[in-house]
Amino acid sequence: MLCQILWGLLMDDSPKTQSAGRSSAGRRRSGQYAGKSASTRERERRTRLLAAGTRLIGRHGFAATSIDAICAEASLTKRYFYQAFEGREALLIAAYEEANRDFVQAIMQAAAPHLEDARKLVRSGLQASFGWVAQHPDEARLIMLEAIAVRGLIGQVYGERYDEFVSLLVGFTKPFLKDGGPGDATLRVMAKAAVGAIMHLCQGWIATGFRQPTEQLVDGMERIFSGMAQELGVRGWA
Amino acid sequence: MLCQILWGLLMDDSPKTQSAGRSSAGRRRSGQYAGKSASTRERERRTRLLAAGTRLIGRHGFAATSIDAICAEASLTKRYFYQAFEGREALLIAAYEEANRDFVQAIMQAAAPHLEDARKLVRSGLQASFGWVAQHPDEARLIMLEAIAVRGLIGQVYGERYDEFVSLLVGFTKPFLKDGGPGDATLRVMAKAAVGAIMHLCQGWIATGFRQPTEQLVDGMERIFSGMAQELGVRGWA
DNA sequence: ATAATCTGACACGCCACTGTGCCAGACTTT
DNA sequence: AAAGTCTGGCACAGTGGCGTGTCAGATTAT
Repeated sequence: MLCQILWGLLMDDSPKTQSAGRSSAGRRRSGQYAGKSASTRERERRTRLLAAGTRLIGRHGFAATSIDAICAEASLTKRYFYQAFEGREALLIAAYEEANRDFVQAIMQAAAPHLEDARKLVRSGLQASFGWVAQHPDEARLIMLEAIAVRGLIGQVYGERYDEFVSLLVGFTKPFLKDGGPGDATLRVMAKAAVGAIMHLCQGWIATGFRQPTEQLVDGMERIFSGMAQELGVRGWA
Repeated sequence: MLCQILWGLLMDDSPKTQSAGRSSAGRRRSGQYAGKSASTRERERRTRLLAAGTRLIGRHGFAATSIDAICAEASLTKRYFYQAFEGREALLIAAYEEANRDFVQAIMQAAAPHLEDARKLVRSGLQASFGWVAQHPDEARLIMLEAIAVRGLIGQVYGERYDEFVSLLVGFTKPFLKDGGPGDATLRVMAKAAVGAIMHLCQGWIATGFRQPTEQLVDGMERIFSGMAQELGVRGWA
């Protein structure tokens, strides 16, 4: 069960959200153009728009990013935008999904080698988290600041999407607990709170121009996880 | 030192941000109208606009709230809006300041009677936090979701404004520590993280319609604080 | 009473963005 | 070569909010 979730997060078997692309259903044409099939071209354009949108939103904010600007940044015209996305918010959501997947994958990859050693697991995970943010400031700003206020997205994220990540954290720690620890509800709240702590630190870090050294952030969060481990009575921690 | 900050937060000696109100400098008039002085009327209008803005932003989001709508909600005309605020964002910032002050005060008032007993202090503070959110959904949504993406505000908040609250938390815990505990930098990071954990839980709580019972949230956060206390070696905790 | 101010309502020009339509030229198939 | 499709650029009307201006009626001081 736990392995399935982990595998899913690592392998990116997401549904390749391409729903908005209306297949252009040409009748007697194979759709080849410039040596590429129609679907390939569509996908490439979508990718370029997504990258351009992420860059602009991350840099100037969602409110200040118009569809025209995104198209200019991607060197494409509005026609292709509406071919790939329902509207501005749809692009934001897609960009969120992609960046978030990348973020989680970075953490997973860093943590995967240390599944046996809880201490190393925590530290590597934290370093990967803050490291990713520093290396992807635009994406980080998008998923940690800009996407927060989007109604439809935020409900989903906090309600459902999140659950797999929380389940993963709970799944990681539960085997280490003596008598099963507190109830699942409390455990899940603690996991969410831990994620929130990291995200909040990242928000402040981003908003103040990454001035604080990464080490301080990692150290602080490590001590909080350490405290949680003690509180929960994780085997072989104290 | 600590007392000064606490007192400041409790007593609301804030600068009564009224900078935007241009005194109308009538020459030969006392400014009485409808039995009230000019400045009183101005303040009342500002208050009504602020309340209307908070309500609308909290309910429909900042992006969906126009100046016209705010004026309609407040039963005032645009003229008065621009008399009181520079623009839409200025109102949001003012609303944020006010709501946040109210939030912090609620926590302080609940925690104040238990300054000696760390356990009670934590629990009462947490109950007050989540309680305030549940009782002020519009204000909570504004300060926890809508205001996050506003550039000017967010930099200030995370960079400076925040520091007094963090200092307060650090000041609360430091006397309880044995050998001074970790460095101040780490301590501050931990305090910020704790605040972030609470805010994140609130965000999720708001976004999913307050479905989860308050008790679960309080319990989970209490255990995290408990872990931090153990980790830091707070006197008389374990 | 008269002049001066304040109030609330409306109207206007302005601007930026949206979403769609059109078209000439590049490219591919038959 | 001819017919058909794809591309990218532009133009257009429509929309909605913004910020300012005007003005009659209410209220107050002289």
